Amino acid sequence: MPKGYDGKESTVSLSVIRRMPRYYRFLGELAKMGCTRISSRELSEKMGLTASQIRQDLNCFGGFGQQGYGYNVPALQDEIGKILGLDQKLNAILIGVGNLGRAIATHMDFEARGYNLLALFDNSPDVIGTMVNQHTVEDISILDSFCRKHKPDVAVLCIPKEAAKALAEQLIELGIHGFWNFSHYDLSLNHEGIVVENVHLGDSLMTLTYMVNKELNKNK
Amino acid sequence: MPKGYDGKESTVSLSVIRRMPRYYRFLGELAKMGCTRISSRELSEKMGLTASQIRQDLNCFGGFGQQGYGYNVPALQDEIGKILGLDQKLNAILIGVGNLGRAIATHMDFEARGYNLLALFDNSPDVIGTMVNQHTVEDISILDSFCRKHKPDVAVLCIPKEAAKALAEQLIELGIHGFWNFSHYDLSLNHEGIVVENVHLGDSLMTLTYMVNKELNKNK
DNA sequence: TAGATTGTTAATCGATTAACAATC
DNA sequence: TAGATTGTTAATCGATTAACAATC
Repeated sequence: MPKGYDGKESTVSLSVIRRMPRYYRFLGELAKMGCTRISSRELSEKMGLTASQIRQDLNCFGGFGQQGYGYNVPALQDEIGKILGLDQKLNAILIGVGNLGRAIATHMDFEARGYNLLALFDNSPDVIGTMVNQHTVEDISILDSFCRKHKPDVAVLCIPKEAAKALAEQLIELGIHGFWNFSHYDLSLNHEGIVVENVHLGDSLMTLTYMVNKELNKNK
Repeated sequence: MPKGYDGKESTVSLSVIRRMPRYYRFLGELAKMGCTRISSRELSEKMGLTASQIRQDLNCFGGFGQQGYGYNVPALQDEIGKILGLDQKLNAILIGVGNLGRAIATHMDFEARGYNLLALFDNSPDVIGTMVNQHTVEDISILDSFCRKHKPDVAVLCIPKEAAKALAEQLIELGIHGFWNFSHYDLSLNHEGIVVENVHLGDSLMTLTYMVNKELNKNK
């Protein structure tokens, strides 16, 4: 029996968790190409990590392989999907339908990642009422009543950083317990059981700035 | 003298590098609020990490503080900006002006992060010639001549994953040595001196899926 | 069975934290 | 000077890698 699979006392490290979606992705690609079987060594070569790490990572959740054979590709992908909870379908709302919010609402396959995207909200009359990817953009003023009625689990925040903290507090009151935060602000709420994934695209770009400049300085 | 400041033999770990933009951001906020002086302990409380780590991180690049005093906020921010190379202004192009590309071209302050955004490219007649944030979208067919003329350093890839690998190879031939990659594909090019920052928003969202589901399972 | 490859324990490596002497 | 806080070394912790017995 996989130890800690029930998700109760299990404490799988964040480093491991963050690799799971990548495994899922690679296994999906392999499955699509008709690959049904893979060893940790083969997968490690494709993904640029060690076979040891793959086996360690997977064994945090259970023994999905078979000695002498390797791993069944579609079965393993499916297991990882279940571990991540892609089958449960959390309810999500997105707030802030500017360029980024629109891009995410349009681009991102929420379904495939364990969500039903229920609604989009904005506060600008220019945007409210317009259609974005099957959804009519709602007025932020109905947020309270909407949340009480539909009980979303997760909010995607595509709003300016000034508005982020107050809105997050409001949303927590309304029962939201997960944030995918694109506002240029570190949400780190001191509320028990609230989960935040901060996406800082600016920080990512600045990391690249450093790395490229370092390369350039090397050759001069 | 800061050791390894010349960027030659210095090998500052990626974990440290990735924290630098966040320091830069927090220091900027503090400076904006008129704060001129801060100790590692105060900063650690604001940022949610240890004072030790802050001092260790900064001392990878030099001794920017003063015993008994702490750090000068604007001066330190400035130093970190220089470390990251925000003052050098790399030339960048963006390829793929779909929703995401448009959001990034419009949203992201490239100037503030060490870039001149030179041009946007797309292959769709619907988009070519339209204006996006001061730039006319160019036809991808002129990419070669454009690159030979303007010698961009970095390409922002907002294209479907199918196109990513081939385009990246082409861009390397054209002298690009850094990629900010949003295509749903792990660019890991075996070329010497090519730097890639992969942004996988889907992976980020799936990590949140796991974390929220884990919280939900806890309380049942 | 023999060969292959896992699951798992042990060893190594790196990153974080603690401690404290140096010094402003 | 005394107090505060850095820079830096040492200790701890966690994550990755290596090794190998279990087993398909």
